[in-house]
Amino acid sequence: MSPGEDGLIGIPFPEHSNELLSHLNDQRRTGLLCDLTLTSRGARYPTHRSVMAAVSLYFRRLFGAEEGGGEGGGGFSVCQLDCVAPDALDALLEFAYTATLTIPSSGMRDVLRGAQLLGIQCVADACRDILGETVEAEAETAEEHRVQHTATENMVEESPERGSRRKTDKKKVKKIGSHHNNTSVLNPPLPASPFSHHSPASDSLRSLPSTQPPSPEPEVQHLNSGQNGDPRAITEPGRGATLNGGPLHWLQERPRIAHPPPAPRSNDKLSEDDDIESYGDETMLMGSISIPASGVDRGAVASVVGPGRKRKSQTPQQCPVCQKIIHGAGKLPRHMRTHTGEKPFQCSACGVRFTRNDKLKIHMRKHTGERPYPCPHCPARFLHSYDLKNHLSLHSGARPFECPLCHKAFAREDHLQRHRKGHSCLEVRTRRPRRGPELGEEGRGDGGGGGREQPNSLESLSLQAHSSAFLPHTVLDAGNGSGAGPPLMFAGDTERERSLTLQALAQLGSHRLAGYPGVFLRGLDLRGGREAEGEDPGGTHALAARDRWADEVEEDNGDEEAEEEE
DNA sequence: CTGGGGAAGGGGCCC
DNA sequence: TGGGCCCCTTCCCCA
Repeated sequence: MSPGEDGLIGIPFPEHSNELLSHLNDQRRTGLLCDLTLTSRGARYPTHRSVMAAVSLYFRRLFGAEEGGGEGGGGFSVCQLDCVAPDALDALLEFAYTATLTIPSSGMRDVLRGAQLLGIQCVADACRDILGETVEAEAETAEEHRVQHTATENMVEESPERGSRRKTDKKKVKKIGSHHNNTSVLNPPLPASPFSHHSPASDSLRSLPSTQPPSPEPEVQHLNSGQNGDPRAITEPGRGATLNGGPLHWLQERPRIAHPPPAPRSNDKLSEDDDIESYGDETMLMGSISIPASGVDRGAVASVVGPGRKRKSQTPQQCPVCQKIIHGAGKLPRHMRTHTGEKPFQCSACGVRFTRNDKLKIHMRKHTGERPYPCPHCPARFLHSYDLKNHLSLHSGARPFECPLCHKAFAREDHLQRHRKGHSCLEVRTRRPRRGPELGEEGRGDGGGGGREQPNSLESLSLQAHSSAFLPHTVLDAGNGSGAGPPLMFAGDTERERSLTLQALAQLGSHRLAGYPGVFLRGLDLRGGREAEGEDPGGTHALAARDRWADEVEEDNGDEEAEEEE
């Protein structure tokens, strides 16, 4: 009974999104559940606020502002959009509900203007791309040289999408439902509210587009400046979508729910191209929102997510979602599946799906009975090499991972970490001193007869080290005052002082205890525990674990200091 | 709380 | 250059 068999199984329904849209479109056509009516020069278009908010940054922000204003966002609204030509508005609505933009070429500019006004960036891009073949060509010939020499910095900000969009969006025109370069979507100003109904939000946004027809160019200019002004803002997943622009909102919600594999696949290979294609929309979206501020990161992202751009096999590559640096050629698609939840590799025997082919391969061993890792000391066989490794530690009795605090040893590092994260370690610490200064562990006999009078014995030093890790400097300095060198915790080394100090220890939370890396490490150096005795097959491991721990302590300390500075 | 099994995810190496 | 394979770490779950 493996978790994979009884755990959650993601069953994709590739047609769901299409069906959902189709039903919504039916509702729109029949007026069912429509809570928003768009008007343009007398024409009326019933629609749904949620759909418009999903597809249009303009409405998303507008409704977000309304709800933020306390109105709750409910009720029926009429939105006057005289600045958008009826045909263009109709086309945009059709797009919103069908993911397909159907427009005559003569109406392209109207649609472009409407898309820009409403913040439907993918449509705007597609229209601009089509129109731009002629328009931009003229502009580019005039400014080509100047751009090359003077706009380097700006191009760095924009080029990941812009530079490659030319050739790739030709393909994407058919996939217009996909998201896009949102270079001009980022941090746009909330459009003037065209709402005819009265609301607190609309009060502050009263100027109607119909009375102030927007000029797409100034709008874009403004938006671009917004992006350049603070590109980092959009890289922080925790920020509010309203603040950072809509695509982030989509990004955060779509991967888990709306990206089934293009077609049901079973045990098929997932090539890099498959990955890129299958992530197509998201990849573009991810790329569009995740332009890091640093030049290095920009380069990494540009190599990864430029829409349609053949990804340069640069390693490391930065994940546009979590910003994590992924090392290794071809590893980014693999990593991306951790965000999308896509599991293209399905077990033909039990149907369990996996994100990776190699995991499926290992899984198949359960069905074939193959256990390629036999224990040389017993009949046990294992599925994984690391299982055998763990198992061998049982035979050898080796417990190379020792808690530096309580000296409890573990065969596995993760068990040590679990031990550290729990409270058991602290409890052991608090109990130990009660056993008296000799503190000789079972069978140690190191204390002999003179443990009590020999504060420099191994155990005594160990206790000092143990305790010194968790004591505030004031307590430590009470011993020697200077704080230089290994701290002498207990100036008089009396039983009472130990007890009091360790009682204080017990009252410190673990996060507080981590704030004294210096003395902690010095304490470790004094440690004379099991590591110094007998076999230590994992001595290097223990040291490595200690180093890692030290790093963590330092990090914790940094956090602590940061908090205190606040 | 600990020991053990298993899965997920990342990185290295090789082809 | 990318995929396959392997190893490793970390986490979760169960007994």
